[in-house]
Amino acid sequence: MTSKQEFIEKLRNSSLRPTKQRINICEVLFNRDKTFHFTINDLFNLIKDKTGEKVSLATVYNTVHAFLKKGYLKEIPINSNQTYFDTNVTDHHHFFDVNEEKLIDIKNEDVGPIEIQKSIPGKKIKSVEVLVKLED
Amino acid sequence: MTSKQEFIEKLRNSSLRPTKQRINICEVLFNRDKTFHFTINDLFNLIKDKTGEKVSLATVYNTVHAFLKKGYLKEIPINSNQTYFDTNVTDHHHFFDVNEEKLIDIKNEDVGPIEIQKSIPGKKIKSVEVLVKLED
DNA sequence: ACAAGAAATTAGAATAATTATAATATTAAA
DNA sequence: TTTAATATTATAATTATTCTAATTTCTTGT
Ligand SMILES: [Mn+2]
Ligand SMILES: [Mn+2]
Ligand SMILES: [Zn+2]
Ligand SMILES: [Zn+2]
Repeated sequence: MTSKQEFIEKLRNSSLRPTKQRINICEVLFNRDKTFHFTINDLFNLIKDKTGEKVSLATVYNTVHAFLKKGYLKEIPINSNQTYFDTNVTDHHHFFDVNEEKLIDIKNEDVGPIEIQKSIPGKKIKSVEVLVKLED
Repeated sequence: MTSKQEFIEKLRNSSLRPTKQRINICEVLFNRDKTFHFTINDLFNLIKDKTGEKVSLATVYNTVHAFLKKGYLKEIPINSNQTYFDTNVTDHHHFFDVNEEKLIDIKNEDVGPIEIQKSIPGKKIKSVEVLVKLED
């Protein structure tokens, strides 16, 4: 349970102006116990449902991208018609249920260490992600 | 170096009619030594370049999807504006160079075994893919 | 070889996610 | 309070992909 004030401070500290819209988006995204996987459309609808206030689709896109750049969200690579985002920005892995189109976290301790015995000269590793596709 | 005749037989055996367009697409996709990672647009342009014959974009989409369903191609999950496909349909992993927007195979022997110590009731594992993002 | 039916190709339209635009409103700082 | 910077918004533009429906090609049986 994070307070509105904390969101305002977090936004200010990130040089993002704490607008009503951004605070509402923070409430929906970060005021929860578990990690949250979502599409822009999911988020757009939840804002109306949970806060009762409408935020324009453009602002949802803008804010999600701003939060991505600040490192408060991350993008999950899956092939879907919509892009998936994650409030869990730590290095972790996923199940993707292809029937339900839902992402599920796999905790790091549930995956053995991943050893990559190959490297590309002049390039460094940015991230290592495992995606486990599930079906019925 | 695979011959045209072999492509024709392969198509017939898959109950896909060996049209001129499909054979050309086969030449571009499968007549190579190394694995080939591509987008629809890459392929569309290569067909013209390599065979001198034009194939409609709709047919490129249709054929890639047909080959996907037959298991001659696979889709690689990365977040990009375009979908990536792979002629290497074996279970394997990838580097994705985010600067050059290029996929590079990681051979299975270059990745230690991936142990997933979690399961979801009623769901079975369809695939396990590692994506290693690279940057300069 | 020919006819008939099935399947494939094609141009172009439709769809839908995302991004761009530019006018208006809000926020921060002086 | 004034002012400038920033944010929001409706709407238009862009673009990857899918759909449509007409035409063409392929296969099979005669
Ligand atoms: Mn898309
Ligand atoms: Mn995508
Ligand atoms: Zn996650
Ligand atoms: Zn590959």
